[in-house]
Amino acid sequence: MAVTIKDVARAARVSVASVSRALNGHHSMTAATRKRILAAAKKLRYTPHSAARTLITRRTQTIGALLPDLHGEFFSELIRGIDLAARARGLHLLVSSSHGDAREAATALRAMLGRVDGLLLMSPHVDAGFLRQMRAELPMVLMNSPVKRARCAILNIDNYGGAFAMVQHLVASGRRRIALIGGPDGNFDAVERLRGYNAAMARFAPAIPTQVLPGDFTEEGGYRATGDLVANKLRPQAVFAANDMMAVGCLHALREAGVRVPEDIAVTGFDDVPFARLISPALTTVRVRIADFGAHALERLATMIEDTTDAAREKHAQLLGAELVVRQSCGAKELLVSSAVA
Amino acid sequence: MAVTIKDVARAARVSVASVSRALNGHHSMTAATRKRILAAAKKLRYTPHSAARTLITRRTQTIGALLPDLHGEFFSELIRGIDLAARARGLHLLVSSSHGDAREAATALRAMLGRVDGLLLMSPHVDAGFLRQMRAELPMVLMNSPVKRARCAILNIDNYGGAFAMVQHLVASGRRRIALIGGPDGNFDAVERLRGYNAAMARFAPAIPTQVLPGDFTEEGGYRATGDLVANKLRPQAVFAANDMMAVGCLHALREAGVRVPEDIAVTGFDDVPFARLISPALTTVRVRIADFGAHALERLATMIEDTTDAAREKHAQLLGAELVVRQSCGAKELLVSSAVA
DNA sequence: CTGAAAGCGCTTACAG
DNA sequence: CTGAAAGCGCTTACAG
Repeated sequence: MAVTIKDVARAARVSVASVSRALNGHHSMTAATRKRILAAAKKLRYTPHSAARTLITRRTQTIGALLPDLHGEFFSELIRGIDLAARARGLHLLVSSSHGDAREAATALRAMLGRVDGLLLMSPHVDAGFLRQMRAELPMVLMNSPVKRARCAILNIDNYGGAFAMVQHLVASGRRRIALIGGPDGNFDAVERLRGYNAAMARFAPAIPTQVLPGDFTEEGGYRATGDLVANKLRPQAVFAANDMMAVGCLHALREAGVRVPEDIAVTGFDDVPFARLISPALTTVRVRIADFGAHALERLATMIEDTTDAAREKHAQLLGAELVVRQSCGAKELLVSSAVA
Repeated sequence: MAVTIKDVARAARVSVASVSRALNGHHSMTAATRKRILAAAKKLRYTPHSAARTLITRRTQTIGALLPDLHGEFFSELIRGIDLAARARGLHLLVSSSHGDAREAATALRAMLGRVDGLLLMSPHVDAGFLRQMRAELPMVLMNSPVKRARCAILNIDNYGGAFAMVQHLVASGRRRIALIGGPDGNFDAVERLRGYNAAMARFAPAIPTQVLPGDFTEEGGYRATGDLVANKLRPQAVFAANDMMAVGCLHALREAGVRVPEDIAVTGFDDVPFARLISPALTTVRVRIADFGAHALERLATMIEDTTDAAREKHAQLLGAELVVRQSCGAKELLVSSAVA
């Protein structure tokens, strides 16, 4: 990192201003000088000092991603998608993950200020109040956030549409009494999936009462909820677990109770985690294209950064599609249906 | 970001030099001035401009992580561990993942130069030649790398010890004819696991010939290898798949062939991916503490950055322990054994 | 087309 | 203990 723009200028016998212009592709210069400068830069293996450039251009060429403490596959896919899209645009990626509470998230966010040109924000702690307090002038994209009408863009997964499609599918394959094992209170994904379930039930099985069991997104929670179901002989024709882990717990409980899946009852999940197709019976579930989700969010942020005017009207919320993945656990023929496309 | 050190100086009626000293905790100043300065900074919500600071201190307070295209759980755990350790030290984390080839990795690395104080490098493309070409003066920690005697620190997972412990366990529980389904050619993890298998067989079952089947770390590969085994009636007492995915394929193939696990044959894996305990029979495997691996690597890098002299003698390779996780698929009683500790 | 100069926001010897 | 000044490496009006 010892070679600076001065060295290049000296080698090419021009001013540093000309070196800067040549390297940044300004056109007002003779082809000969430009060539000489570029050659000198190459020969000296010159790399501009990014801090110096940032200091004057006010651009870091870096975007920040503030992420919650996510479980495996989802998190890695998300970063992969973001990273791919960022690299394609020549942007760097500063990440910060696992924030237990709002204070930690705020600290992490503040630490990023000045180091990034924009922010991808995904955190259960990021709500309207949080954002108001931050009052950062930075372009931001909220991912999977419950916040409405924020001053920044929002990109959500279509949890509602995915759950809706699942219920529709179950009804179409002959199951009308469908119970839902819900997610944790206040969890945005859980709330949206519940909304989708309720809406689809009202639409496709209006005569049937809905049946919602409390859950918490853990295997144990799915096991417990199903145990209650079996004990009370409230046997629905299908159990829709709001995520795959709970569906696994549900399957265990049913096996112990001697209830056959899918003959006696259908079981479905949400997420399509890697093991969903490995367990038996293979799990019917809803898949989210997570890498696309990340890439999409980055594209949107990049657009906001580049074009302030365009960004202004981009501030409505967008949804990213989820698709039904039909396997053995629901007893229907396999097929794959998109719920929506962003 | 509009408020600068000048504004604080003006508000506190001192020079910018004094503001800088107060904020950086220099001691040569009266408590009164310091207090006045700190109060002014707080009131104005002053945050030092990191680029300006970097330009002069030559420190970015950021470390870079160059990672391969990893599968889910491993990658996310790794980043989680790195991020946690980095945050504890007030360091930022710049990540770049999924590099298909050596050229992409080189480009990514070069792009990070000047933006980071040190580098965590984990990539199948990072070999001795690659490093020589880079000749970066940056502190680096190679993670899970086959490179020997590099000028930088190396931190590896104890694949050898884990595989060794697995074979030892199988022999101890009465299985002597143990076949290994290997990983892809040239894969460092695979090579080390094979070494561990060979060494343990030589040690604990010296009279028994080793039996290594080609594999590729995919479920399909495990299925194929096991198919050959069954077709040729070369029935060992145990199959040790070099990763969990292949063990899953192996279990499928055995089920199809009507071979019972663990009664007729033991099956074990490596990695302890989340579904390992969910399939049936639950898989005996080797677990690696991935988050610790990441945190450890970061600590080591931070030490190198802070203390150049100490770093010099830290350059030997270190191993991070793997532990045996015994479940149903090997037919032994459950227990958990550490293979080694870093 | 090209250069001299100012300035981005900081830190740090150097004086006093 | 405190300040004036130089300088980190770049970019960009402003002249010519």
